[in-house]
Amino acid sequence: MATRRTQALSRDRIVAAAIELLDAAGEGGLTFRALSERLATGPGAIYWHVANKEELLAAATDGVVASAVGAGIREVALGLFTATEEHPWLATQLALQLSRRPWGSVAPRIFEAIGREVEALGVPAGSRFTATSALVHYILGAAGQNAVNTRAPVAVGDREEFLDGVATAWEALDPAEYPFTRAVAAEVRGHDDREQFLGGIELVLAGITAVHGLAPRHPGTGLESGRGRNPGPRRGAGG
Amino acid sequence: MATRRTQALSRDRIVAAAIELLDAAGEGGLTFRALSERLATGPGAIYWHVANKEELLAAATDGVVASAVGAGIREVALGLFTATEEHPWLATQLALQLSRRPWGSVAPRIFEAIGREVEALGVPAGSRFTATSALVHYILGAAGQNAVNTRAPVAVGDREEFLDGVATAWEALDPAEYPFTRAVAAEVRGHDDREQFLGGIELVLAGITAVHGLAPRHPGTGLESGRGRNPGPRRGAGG
DNA sequence: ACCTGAACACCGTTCAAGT
DNA sequence: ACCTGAACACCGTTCAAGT
Repeated sequence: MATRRTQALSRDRIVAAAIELLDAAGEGGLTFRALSERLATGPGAIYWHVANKEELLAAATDGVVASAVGAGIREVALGLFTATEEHPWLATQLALQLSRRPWGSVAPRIFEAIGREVEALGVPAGSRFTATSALVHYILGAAGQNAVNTRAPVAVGDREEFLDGVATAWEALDPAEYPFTRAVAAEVRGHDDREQFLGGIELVLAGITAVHGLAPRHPGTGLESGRGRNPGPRRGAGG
Repeated sequence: MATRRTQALSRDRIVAAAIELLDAAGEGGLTFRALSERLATGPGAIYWHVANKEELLAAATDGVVASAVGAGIREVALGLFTATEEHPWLATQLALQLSRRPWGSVAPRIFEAIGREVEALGVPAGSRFTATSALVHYILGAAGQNAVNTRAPVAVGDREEFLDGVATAWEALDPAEYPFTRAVAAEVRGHDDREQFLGGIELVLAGITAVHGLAPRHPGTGLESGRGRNPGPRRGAGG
């Protein structure tokens, strides 16, 4: 596994190695010493290609996001969701990069993909920013929750154990103070993260279409369709 | 304000000092050495009351959240939002605590307040977990975005400058690849974070009521002034 | 231009020793 | 029980010196 120094050092090779280290050992596993050992060089050499650790983490995050994000809104969302499963450290970094470096390439990439879909949905121009932001915020918040443990990669069994631990802790809460949380605690145990995540997306989309009197689009993602009330004033779906 | 050692060390005093350090100098400002200096003791003494830095950050986060969270859904959301303005480090910590320590007291506190409101809204029992999670995820994602810079406290002028920088960066993006992001870039500049945040909450709530065929509830919280009572009538879709 | 690796100024955490 | 503070095993980052 020790890489031979057949190639010269490059930013791309450094970022790739950083992603490998993060995947293998979590955020704590990425150090300049471990990185330089893996690249068969000294810690100082990395600084020729990368300004500092913050930039390195930004580049690693962007690298994963770039290859994970698809075209439509559900592809973007699911892509990010799946990516946080494969790279548990990504969730924290997503939140960090988006809030600390919105001028970077991660934020526009996500924003653009979601925004186009919002536009295609027929949301009027003046409301697109708010609607897109709401979706992006939901996706980021949910992706963040999806990261079970950013210290180390998690096996499937660990995940079940983790959820069981959460459910048990919630069930042990004070009944007087936490009636609701106790009531839903059992649902934590077996719930499907992906399904719940997609359900949330449909909820936000339903809100966007309802508020603007648009015809709800339904992708057939397994969520029961909202029947009943007709949502507000009709307005041409637009061209 | 160097604290004289009039009182004995205690967990509460340590956590309070940690919050002060975080507020004053951001996440980087909280070190056991700086903390022990402020408390007029040695770094080792802190470990008698607190297991490690992770637990200290969890306690600091919980302390702020506990005093920020109100009763209703909009009080909870606005409370968290305002708290992240006053304590910029909180946004990152919220995301971290919720994803890494959902068995802690931060997660149930937020979950409970939102969940009760979802219940009161008339959402059927089987859908409450999903609806509550969607709201919590949105709130956390949005609160995370609200943290402009977790390194140091931000003045009002800095915030405008920051938003202007983001807008400028977005306007400089490739027109072929980022048409949507470029189109909304100008809106970044002057936008009201709080208004946009509350608008997102209404969007998600509208989705929840629409999907379940419930009558949308009127918010009753003024969007323009955070603390003022007596909201004006809202535009948009009505029943 | 690119890389080396020792050195600097820090960290979180521990622990024998004190009161 | 509670506190002290030196010591340990690390960090990210720098920089004179090499190629």
